[in-house]
Amino acid sequence: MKRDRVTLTDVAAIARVDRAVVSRVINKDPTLNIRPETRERVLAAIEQLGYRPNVAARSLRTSRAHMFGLFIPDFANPVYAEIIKGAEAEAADQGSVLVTGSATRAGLGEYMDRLGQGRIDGLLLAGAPDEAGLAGQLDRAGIPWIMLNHRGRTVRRYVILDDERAAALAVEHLVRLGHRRVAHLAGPSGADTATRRSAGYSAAMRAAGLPEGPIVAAGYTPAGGAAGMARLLAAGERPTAVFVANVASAIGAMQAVRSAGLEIPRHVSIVAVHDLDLAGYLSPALTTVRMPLAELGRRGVTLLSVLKPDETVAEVLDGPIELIPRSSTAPPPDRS
Amino acid sequence: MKRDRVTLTDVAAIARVDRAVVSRVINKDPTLNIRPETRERVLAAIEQLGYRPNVAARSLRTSRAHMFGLFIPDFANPVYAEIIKGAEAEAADQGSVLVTGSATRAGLGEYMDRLGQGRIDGLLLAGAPDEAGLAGQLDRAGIPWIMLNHRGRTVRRYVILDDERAAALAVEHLVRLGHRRVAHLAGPSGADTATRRSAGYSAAMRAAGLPEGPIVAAGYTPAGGAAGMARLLAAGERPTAVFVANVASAIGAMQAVRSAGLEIPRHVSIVAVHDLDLAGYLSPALTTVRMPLAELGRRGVTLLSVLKPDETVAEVLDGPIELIPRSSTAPPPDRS
DNA sequence: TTGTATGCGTTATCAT
DNA sequence: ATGATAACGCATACAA
Repeated sequence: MKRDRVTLTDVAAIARVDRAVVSRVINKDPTLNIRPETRERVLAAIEQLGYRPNVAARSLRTSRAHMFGLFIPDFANPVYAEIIKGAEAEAADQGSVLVTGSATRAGLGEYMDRLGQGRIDGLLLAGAPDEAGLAGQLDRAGIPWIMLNHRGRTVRRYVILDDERAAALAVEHLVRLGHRRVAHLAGPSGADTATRRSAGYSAAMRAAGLPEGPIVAAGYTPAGGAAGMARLLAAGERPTAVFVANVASAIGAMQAVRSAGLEIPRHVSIVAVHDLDLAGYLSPALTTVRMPLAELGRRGVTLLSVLKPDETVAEVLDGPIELIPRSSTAPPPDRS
Repeated sequence: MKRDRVTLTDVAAIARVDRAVVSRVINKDPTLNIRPETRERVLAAIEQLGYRPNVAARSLRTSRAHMFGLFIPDFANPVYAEIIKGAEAEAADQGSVLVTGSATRAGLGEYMDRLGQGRIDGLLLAGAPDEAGLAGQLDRAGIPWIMLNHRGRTVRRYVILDDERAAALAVEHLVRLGHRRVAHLAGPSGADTATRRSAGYSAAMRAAGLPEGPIVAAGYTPAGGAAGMARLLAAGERPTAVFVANVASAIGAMQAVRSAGLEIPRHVSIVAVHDLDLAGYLSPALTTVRMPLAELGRRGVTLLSVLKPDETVAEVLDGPIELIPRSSTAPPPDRS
């Protein structure tokens, strides 16, 4: 078993050629004019030795890492799993690899330190990392970066999803079923996605000629959803349907409905954003709006590799958004 | 804004010192005898320029990447999310970073090609990648590797969890509640974890002096769990409790119970392996056995960095395993 | 059609 | 207590 790693020089020796030739064969240099026979010898030698280029040397020479970074808040959140999948696929298409880090352990700053200089060609920031001094730090390091699913307050370097349209789809679904009192459990007031979903809700209600039902801030957690739904149910005129800002919150909301002795969807219909696997496993199965999360990740990597250093980007991803009807929505109880 | 990246030479120039000195200061070379005043100058220069070592150059020189790889089947599976968290934390403790790849897009072979040579110091293999020629390929590349949660058929290079004990905990919980007819929905016959959980079930039943209830292979999917549970319920003497090999399968099993017009836990108790967040959101909330998944990831990285090249490892991780009681288990219906 | 020379940024050995 | 130098493996401009 070969212990020493094989280098270009080894391959060149076996192929009776210079290292430069091997290098140009590997990199498919179009200006290389080589006779087929020689190329064969090179390829054979590569195969025989099982040669694979040393990325450190290559990267040092070309100052390209062929690696993209993706920083997320938490691996356990299935929303990010989808984004990762897309980003990984696009990176692979470019012959690059994706290194993902999470804020579970420490902040972005410490992560960047561990990464060092020159390890990645660009960084995707999903969720909402602490923005303070972020742009500066990354720019000083000369690393292209883009925020995913979150608009920066100061910098225009992001791609987001069309949350307004997603919210509209949800509301329209409820309206089509006959609901007229549609309430909204909103996400955390700080979150950019939450703001956009709420805006979409309001716009859709207006478009349908309906009065905005109560809007209650519920956060993105089951506990928040439960508390929010409890308030909604205690209100004077109980809504017959609720648009919830995300699935986690909807889970809590559903529990609150049950606790109140009511049934879903018989007394209250519920629809939430993001079509996670989990949604299908709840009982009743949760009606959701599917967002192109994988496409978001994919687009991020693409932009990273085509963007000029100082170019800005403020893009609303144009991907398929669709309503996935399940068992948590139905026509309202007729009490007329 | 500085555009050119700053190198050791720049720092040395500002500090009026040689590059070698800066390097040794950074790496805390104990043999370096430097006067405090000089060290201060160096540190100040580093700070002033915002210098960060170039990993490519360093890695080329030292042939250490300060990066570990983790290959998993799918990011969407929360089990791997936990493993990733642990592995990332341990890597961080070592000043390294973790690059995770998934089989979503392609196999391990193609992933290794994209990784190239010298990018990682070691590779963790979670789940069960195609084992054919795997060991050979990695060994030839000189990359230390370890399988996580899966015993290799031929090679002894793995760390697994104590699935037998987990199964025993689950069964003991049911027996303590008074159940005597405890069935088992097993995982896929090929999966190593499934085998161990089944063995644990059998041993625990024997230890309790109870006859092995029916054992049905159900796979690790909701569909499999539903089908398996349907068979269990159709059998002559219906079990009062079922130990299910994983949560996904349990979800299907729960649906099958409801479809049969029965209630959980009134007619059938259910307990499954792995305490995923999801378990708490089901209704009824699922009783589970928590396994130290994060510890598994952490241990993997540790072993990777201490193992000698040709050393083998066959370890059952000694971490906390505990039963998390929720609402899916209760005493059996008394029909005596 | 193929070979030569140089430098990427760092670490480590040896001088001074 | 600090400086000079070589080498890691590769890509590329240029020479032959």
